[in-house]
Amino acid sequence: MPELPEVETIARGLANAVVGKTIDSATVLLPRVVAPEPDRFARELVGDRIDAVGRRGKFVVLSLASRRQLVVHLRMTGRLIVQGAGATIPEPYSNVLIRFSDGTRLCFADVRTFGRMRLVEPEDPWAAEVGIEPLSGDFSLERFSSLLASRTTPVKVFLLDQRRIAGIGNIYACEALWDARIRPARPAGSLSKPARRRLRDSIRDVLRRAIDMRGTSVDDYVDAEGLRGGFQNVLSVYGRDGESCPRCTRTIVRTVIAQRGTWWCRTCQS
DNA sequence: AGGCGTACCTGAGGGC
DNA sequence: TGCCCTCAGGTACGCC
Repeated sequence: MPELPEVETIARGLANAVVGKTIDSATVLLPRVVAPEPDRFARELVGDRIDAVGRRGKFVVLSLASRRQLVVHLRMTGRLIVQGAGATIPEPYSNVLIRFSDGTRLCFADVRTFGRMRLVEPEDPWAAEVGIEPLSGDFSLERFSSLLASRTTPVKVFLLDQRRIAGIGNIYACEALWDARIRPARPAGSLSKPARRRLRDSIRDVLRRAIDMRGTSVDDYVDAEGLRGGFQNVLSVYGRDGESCPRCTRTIVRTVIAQRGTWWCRTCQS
């Protein structure tokens, strides 16, 4: 489900809703989605306080007063939903419930149960393997070029590799490649300098515009308040096979690259 | 090292 | 109506 813009939107909503709140209790309804093991997970959280909520790649990071972090990956269909004190029924498919001392609660829900929630110690280097943040100042043309150098994998597969650049998923990979007029199957290392510059700029532009519109709700994505995003209304190619390319009017196609649906224009992406 | 296929899950939607 | 197939915003793992 969520890629960088959706995770950013969720994190901002959560920051508004839960920062400063103290955890009264935690209930694990599906043991395999948490770490450490459920009893310890629940016990350790009690009495701790949410100090901040942020994002790293596609991870939502809740920083606790104990300096530990609650690190959440939503995978395909995970949701983090805050409910008011009056709520009686948890968000459907809830796997973890975290209750706060003011009566509100945070539901970690996931139909497909791929999402994970991990309580990590202050010194845990979990983010070391996560790639560069594409919206940070570090994501320069030079840095992007060195990451791409000599890679033979299709540039679209490269964009999805979270160890290189963090936060891009299938929707924004397709959209950024279309915006930069680059064919998704091109070997990553084969891009000219102008193409690399276009792609870097397109990645940043597409992600920023999507954040401004609170993400893309193709199917079931909602933010922490349960609200849908708006970027699905302005997608150029994703999911639009058979429709007309917004730039050249030729027909958008869907092909498969690395087992993932890939939408692009054969005419203006080369 | 890196690239590829498969596994993990449930539900929605299309074809027949 | 219902059955069967494919597909889905993601990553981890094992194999070559």
